[in-house]
Amino acid sequence: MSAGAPPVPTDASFYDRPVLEVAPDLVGCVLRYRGVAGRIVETEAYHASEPACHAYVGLTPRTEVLHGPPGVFYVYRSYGVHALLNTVVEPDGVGAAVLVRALEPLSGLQAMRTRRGLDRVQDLCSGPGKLTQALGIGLDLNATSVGERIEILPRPTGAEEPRVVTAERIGITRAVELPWRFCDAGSRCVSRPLPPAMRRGARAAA
DNA sequence: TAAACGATGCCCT
DNA sequence: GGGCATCGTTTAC
Repeated sequence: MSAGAPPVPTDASFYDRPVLEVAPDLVGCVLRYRGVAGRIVETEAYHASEPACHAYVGLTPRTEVLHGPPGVFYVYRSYGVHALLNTVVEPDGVGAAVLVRALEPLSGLQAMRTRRGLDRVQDLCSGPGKLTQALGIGLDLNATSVGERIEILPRPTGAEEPRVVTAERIGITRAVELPWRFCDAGSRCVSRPLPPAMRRGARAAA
């Protein structure tokens, strides 16, 4: 890409950057798979240098993709039940990824409701395991490239810019102090509520 | 071969 | 707001 141009998530070079740049940049982008789409409202950064990251312990068969080139999806099973969706970032071999934690449903709502067995929009994709279920994303999509089957599209032109706030990551027991969670403060679809001070100005309506 | 541990979600109070 | 189900992956013996 040319110098000075804003990075776009349809470009492979978008992911060949520091994870702390890519993770907030993904907030507001659109994730689409088989006609079902949602706006990314929450991400988390993981890096091999800190113990909460799967790459921290080194290369295992399960984390092979995580140690590979950027711009590839790393999908793994959590708690024996849920599929969690990550995008590998940083140069080949570093072992860093962005976890997509929550979406705001945009299209294909009926398919999402059917897969989730729920009606409420704010419950469809408000969690890393929920969104993969809602979109029908399974472990078979591990190691596929961005744009190959799952697409990540730039923030729609003219759309309101997301107000990205940082917070501590969710559901981990190590390196809990790192503020590597990135949320759109204006969205009701985040996986866990933000502190009131961060929601100021948001269109509330609980 | 066996045991422990989760980047969670759901149902209960 | 808190506790528990669930089972693949990892690590230990």
